[in-house]
Amino acid sequence: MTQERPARAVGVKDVAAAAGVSLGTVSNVLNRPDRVSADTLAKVRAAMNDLGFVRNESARQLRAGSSSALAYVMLDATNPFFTDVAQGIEQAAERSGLSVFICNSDNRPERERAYLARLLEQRVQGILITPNDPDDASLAEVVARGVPIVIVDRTRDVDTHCSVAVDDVVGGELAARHLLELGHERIAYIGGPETLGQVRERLEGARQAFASAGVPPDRLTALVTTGLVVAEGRRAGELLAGLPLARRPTAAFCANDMLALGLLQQCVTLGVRVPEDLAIVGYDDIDFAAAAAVPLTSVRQPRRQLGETAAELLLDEAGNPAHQHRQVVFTPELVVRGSSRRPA
Amino acid sequence: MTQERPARAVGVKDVAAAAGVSLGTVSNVLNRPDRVSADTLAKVRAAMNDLGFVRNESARQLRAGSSSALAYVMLDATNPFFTDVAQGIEQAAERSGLSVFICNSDNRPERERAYLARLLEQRVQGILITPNDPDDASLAEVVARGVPIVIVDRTRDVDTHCSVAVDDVVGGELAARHLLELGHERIAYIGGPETLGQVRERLEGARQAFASAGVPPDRLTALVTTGLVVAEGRRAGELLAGLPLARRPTAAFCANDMLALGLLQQCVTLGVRVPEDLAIVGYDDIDFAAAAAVPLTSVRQPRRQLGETAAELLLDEAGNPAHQHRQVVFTPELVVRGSSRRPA
DNA sequence: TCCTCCTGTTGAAAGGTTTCAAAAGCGCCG
DNA sequence: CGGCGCTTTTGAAACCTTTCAACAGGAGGA
Repeated sequence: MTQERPARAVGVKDVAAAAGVSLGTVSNVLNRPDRVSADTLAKVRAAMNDLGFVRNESARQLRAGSSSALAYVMLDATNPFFTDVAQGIEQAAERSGLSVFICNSDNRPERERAYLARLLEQRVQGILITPNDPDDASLAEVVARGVPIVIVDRTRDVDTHCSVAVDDVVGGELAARHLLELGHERIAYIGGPETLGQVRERLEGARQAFASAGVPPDRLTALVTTGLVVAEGRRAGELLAGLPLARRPTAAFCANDMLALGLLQQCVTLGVRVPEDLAIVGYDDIDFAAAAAVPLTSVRQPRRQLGETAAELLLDEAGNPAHQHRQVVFTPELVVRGSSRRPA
Repeated sequence: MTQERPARAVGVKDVAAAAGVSLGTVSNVLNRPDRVSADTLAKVRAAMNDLGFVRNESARQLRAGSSSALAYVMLDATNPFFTDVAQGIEQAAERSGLSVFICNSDNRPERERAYLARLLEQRVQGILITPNDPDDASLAEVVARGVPIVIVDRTRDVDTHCSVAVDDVVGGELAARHLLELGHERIAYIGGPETLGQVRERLEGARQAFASAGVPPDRLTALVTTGLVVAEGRRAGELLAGLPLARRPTAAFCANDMLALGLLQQCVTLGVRVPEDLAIVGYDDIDFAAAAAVPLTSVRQPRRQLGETAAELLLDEAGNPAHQHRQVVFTPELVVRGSSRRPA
């Protein structure tokens, strides 16, 4: 029912004129419809429809100050783990009537910084982020500018912001203990770069499992990759397959499922049998892990809940003056599947 | 180096005062730095840093009219196909200095409409969308409001907007012909709901392959699912496995890889051998297809290029007054892997 | 020396909405 | 019938930036 087209940009002013009321009343219809009489409400709404009025969000925001949007800057959009986290965030935000800008830093710190700058200009209510480096100065600067931030999937013992994470040390321990209990003696840890907290902590957990099982730490070999992606997993597979059998690890623990899937794929290609020749444990338990060449044993994290909790913390910080910063840590869980069944 | 904190909201005015220049000059520093003398430039930039000035995007947009952002409303963020398309879009947008709002309609028309409304309020430069239903009236309304729109991954013979798609009929034909050539006689087509253009067209292609091979069309059974997700693939697997062997299809062509992966997974679970008992062909060739239980034969679409082209068309429409609407159609390609190798 | 041209800079106006104090309208009680 | 309290409506100010016509000042040409 939108007839008027020629006159570019219909504003509240035009609506007010058409409905025969004042600017303020139109604004009330938009923002506090309960304070407007039924008659006027109908009249104004009709005028809006006729004219094809669309509220100008920039002007609203400029005057009102607030933006009714928050943002999630994710690390890697191709990793289903993060898209699941994003879904959790969206769900929580939707409940509060906020929209979410999804940004993908694609593992590049400069893109991350560019997005943060843009989001500040945008005056978002707050920012959820899985940062490349949680110690980066640009994060502190955001907080200093008064925009709440919540770190997703990393912990830091600071009191300038909240964080939500899963205990990676426990996760690493779970995975390594599982492999040790299966009787594996030489285990490879595959992950990198070492600058990533996840990578370090999961390794640390694995080391602890070795220690408490009384296995010499040098039985755990760390294989450093340049990223947590499928291609790097394949590369690791090539490398492992090339080792003489006597020195080749009998099991691999990968820092995430993307790596594990790549490794698995390469093993299948090169004729390395899984789990007979090489047991594999991944991390994240993404949906594709269960559908893999050999269903993947993995460490499951509560992905959606991670996102939901993060969003709730942010909303609390934005709305509740008595807000206290919290570091929420979830506990991961081992899901055993075919890729690490006991060799017959 | 941001010392000033107490005084909420530093504006151009404050910067101008601190630098001892006028408002207009500060604005020039921001928008046309080449017209400002080096001295002044340095002075103003220093003041900005000192004061921790962040340009207010709402005000900029309000005055300037344009928004320097476009949006992609995607159908399903958990499907890697769409995240790859999104990456292509981001790449093209980045080249033009625009940012992209990624929105996920999650297959729900009402969410799609809500996002469209919000994006109109946001005055984005244009909208890229993979719609639930390309004929939905809300799309036409967006166009009527003067916001350019590009349909991604669907075609329509209309001249109100551009579209970018891959020829689904050809894709379906490729897949079915491949299976027929392998000697399969009874083939199941798995996909749904039928309201999706992709689902219908890929089936249509399969039918054409049957026709040109002279195989009776009733050898092709369509199995309708409620969505293109992994869980539905599993359900289909259960169903197929339950059929008496004499009536069970020897091959399945799935409308996308998510379905195919679910189907494959269920087959493995239920002891149906792939490809011996059931050959499987998927669609999209997502990265995980190659890493599946049995590497998946799939129809590959140029995902990133799809996104890039779509973004370019949109930018052309937004910037070029001589713009002509175009319907770009790419041709898909069959990638043969283990899930459909000839039974020995 | 005067005038023109060019580069840099200025300041007021504009953009569409929300806010808020104040006015108007209305029913009801005394 | 006057006055009070309540609901509803009003209109001007404010939000922060960009734009643009006009202006200042200096270099160069006549």
